[in-house]
Amino acid sequence: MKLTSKGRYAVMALADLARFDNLNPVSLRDISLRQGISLDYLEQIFSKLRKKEIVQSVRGTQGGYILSKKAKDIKLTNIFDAVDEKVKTVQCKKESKKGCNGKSTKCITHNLWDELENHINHFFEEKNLEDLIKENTERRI
Amino acid sequence: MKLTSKGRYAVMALADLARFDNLNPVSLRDISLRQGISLDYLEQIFSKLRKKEIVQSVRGTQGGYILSKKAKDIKLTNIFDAVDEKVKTVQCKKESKKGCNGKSTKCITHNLWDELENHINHFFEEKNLEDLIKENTERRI
DNA sequence: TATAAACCCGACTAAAATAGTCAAGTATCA
DNA sequence: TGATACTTGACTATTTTAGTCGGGTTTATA
Ligand code: FES
Ligand code: FES
Repeated sequence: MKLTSKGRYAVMALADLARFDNLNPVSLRDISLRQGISLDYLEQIFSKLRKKEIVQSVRGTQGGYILSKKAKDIKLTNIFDAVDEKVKTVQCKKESKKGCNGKSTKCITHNLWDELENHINHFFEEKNLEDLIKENTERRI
Repeated sequence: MKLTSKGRYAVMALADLARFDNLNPVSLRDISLRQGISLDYLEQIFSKLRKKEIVQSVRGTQGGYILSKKAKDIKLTNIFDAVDEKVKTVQCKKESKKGCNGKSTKCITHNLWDELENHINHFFEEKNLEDLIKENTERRI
């Protein structure tokens, strides 16, 4: 059960952006350098973030990205959703009445995993970008 | 971020075992049939569970496995630990002072992921096998 | 005492997912 | 007009997962 780089990078990059976009757009090259993330990979990620309107792009020289909303209004849920980082604990299709074992009822652990999924998603629902950068600047990291 | 089959199967199989081991050991063949899990794969999983003393084996005809402890005393944490299903959210080595970006300080999201890890582990720490089968027999699944 | 049921063990492999890379563009500013 | 930076889609290498396979050993029971 692990977090993928895509999800981790998306949050890292946005946290970086939230900190530096006060005046000008921030280029991916800068983020790449500061956070140590491959530029090409960042481009893929930001393409998704833009489509979900989490960031806006500014093309041309001195271009880059800026947040579309206030940091406070960007929840981790939104970010993960944008980059398709899903929390998946059950094996069956949720809508279906069938179980993961192919039988006609849900398996004995189904409800457990469903609870787990809610538990995790709750965390993402509660945290937003502002929380994240606040915590960090307090600790001077 | 998803749960692997290994972890899911381990819990499924033990839940099955907890329900049926009242008198006699339960064979993996039975579990395999009831839960729809590959027999060979179950053997790998039970080998680990046995080494961590979650189950005991009974060899020979009519053999199988029984729980080593009461269902109540087997937490999900113990099960996941036994089969090496780890919750991994940070990318860096925790002990090291270095960050995941190769720099000398932890990255801006490190604390967040650490919190997340604790949040998830807390769930596994709270649930035990007995809870699991109770819930299910109540609902008559 | 032969047989079959079941555990035991290690090596191997196919498939899927992840984490990128690469190439060829377009927009904009100085 | 050059440099910077976003845009897009395809491609690929690596890693992880989820098994499979082939050989054991132990033990109840017919
Ligand atoms: S996880 Fe949904 S039925 Fe098993
Ligand atoms: S996850 Fe630990 S430093 Fe980035």
